[in-house]
Amino acid sequence: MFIQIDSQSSTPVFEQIVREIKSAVARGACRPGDVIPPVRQLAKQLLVNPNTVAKAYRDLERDGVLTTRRGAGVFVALGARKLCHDERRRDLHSEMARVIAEAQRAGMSNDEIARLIKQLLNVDTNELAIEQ
Amino acid sequence: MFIQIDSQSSTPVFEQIVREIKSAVARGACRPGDVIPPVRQLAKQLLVNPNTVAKAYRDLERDGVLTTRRGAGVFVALGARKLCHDERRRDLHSEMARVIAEAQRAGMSNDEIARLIKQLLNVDTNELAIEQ
Amino acid sequence: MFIQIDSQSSTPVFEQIVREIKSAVARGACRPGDVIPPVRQLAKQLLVNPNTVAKAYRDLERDGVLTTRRGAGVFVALGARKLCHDERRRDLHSEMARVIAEAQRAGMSNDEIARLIKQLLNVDTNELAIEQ
Amino acid sequence: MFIQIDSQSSTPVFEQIVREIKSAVARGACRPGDVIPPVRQLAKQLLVNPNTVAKAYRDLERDGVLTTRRGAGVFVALGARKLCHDERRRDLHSEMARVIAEAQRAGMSNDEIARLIKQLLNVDTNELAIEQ
DNA sequence: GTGGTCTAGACCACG
DNA sequence: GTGGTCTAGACCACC
Repeated sequence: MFIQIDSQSSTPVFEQIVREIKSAVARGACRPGDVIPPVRQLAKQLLVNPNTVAKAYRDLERDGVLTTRRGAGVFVALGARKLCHDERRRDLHSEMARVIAEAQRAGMSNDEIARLIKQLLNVDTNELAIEQ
Repeated sequence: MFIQIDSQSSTPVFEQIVREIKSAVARGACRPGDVIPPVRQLAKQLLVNPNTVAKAYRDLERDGVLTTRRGAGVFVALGARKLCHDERRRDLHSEMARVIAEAQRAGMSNDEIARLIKQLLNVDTNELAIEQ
Repeated sequence: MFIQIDSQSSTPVFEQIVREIKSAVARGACRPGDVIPPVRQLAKQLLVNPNTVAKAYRDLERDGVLTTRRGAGVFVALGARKLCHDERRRDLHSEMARVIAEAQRAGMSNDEIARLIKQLLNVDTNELAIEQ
Repeated sequence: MFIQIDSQSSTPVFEQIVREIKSAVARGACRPGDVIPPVRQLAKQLLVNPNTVAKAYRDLERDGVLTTRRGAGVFVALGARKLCHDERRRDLHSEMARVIAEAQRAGMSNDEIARLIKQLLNVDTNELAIEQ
């Protein structure tokens, strides 16, 4: 379970944890039925207050991503995979729409936007290639 | 000077004011040397406490967008246009890069991303066409 | 953290706090990573409204001297030492240049200025010697 | 009567006017008995509110630098030359002492300070030479 | 009239 | 507990 937290970011730590776990489930790094690290252990690992991790787990349970079995631990819920996958698609879609609308409002033509995106796609691909 | 504030939004009111004014300067609605509405007047107009507007103006002054002439009022600074314009470009660029990186991390291929973007561009164009 | 505030001074209290903290960082009394007293505590200590201290901290954060970790407190930023040190040198330099330019404009020869400075250096040294 | 005003400066405009006139009297550019430009004329020349100039003249009259003869205008007072000259010397002296004390408090040795001053004296001399 | 500073006190999110 | 935001209202300097 590799989770990256940026304590400087303006998005709350508990929200970062929620996102990271949802992302891990969405891409199959955590499968339904898998055990999730206990609150205290993850808190220690991330150098974060246990209450923060607990709040993240609570939110994830409310969203149906995790289930707690008393005495046994916290597990990835059964329908979680599809849930997270769909949610991420939805989020991506709306975020892209928002950014594009912003660019258009700022006066960029569709051609400019397309060109910029193409450029970014290549850059990112190269960076990924280097990382491999 | 038309400024829209959403008091329900989670982003602070004073930040919304900052953004709106930067946006107005970036698109040329306010030109360097122009007077900005006095703190109390804008506060009354937005149904907001004067201190909140003052905080926004203070931030804008620190960013070099506004300059205050004591007793006379607040004015758009000389280099403000370029400043705001560049900042907006930079923000747009980094936001796009972030969204694209997220999409790639989620397993979307470059082709899928490009197709989605093309689709969104058309949608937005049509919406704009309808609005006209 | 010893901070002296002169509530009679014409320079605003929050600016005095900013200066004092920058000075403490510059001379190494506060090191990067150190905790800064909480807003309310320092406010109580200085007999000042918490908002005033908060304003000072806000400015210091914008200047890169402090960083806030939500819910945890305020800390001296990593690059703060060099930042404050350099700024102080720069300020001193420009102030000296200004005073000397004024003296020359007032018709003092370089020799006169040099003699006066030498005299002042000795006076200050003696005063320091007495204090020890 | 050449007066330079910096409307951006943090020192009030009326104070800048006071200083400039005292400086002119101190260096003999205005001699006792000379007429000073009327409030409205100077205000127009400096692109400043007449009230601001009026306040400056009031302060200068209070300090014994100017005298108003009703219907005739404003004049440099008789003892003004010595007054301004002495005051400037006093100000220069105390400012130098303050700057030097600051430098010492910042940890600069007397040698360092002396070297820096020597350097600044040369720079300023050269700059003046270029301007001539 | 203008903005700047400060106080007092409230509410909220975060850890 | 921490800081962040906002309100209400006061006082001041400057123009």
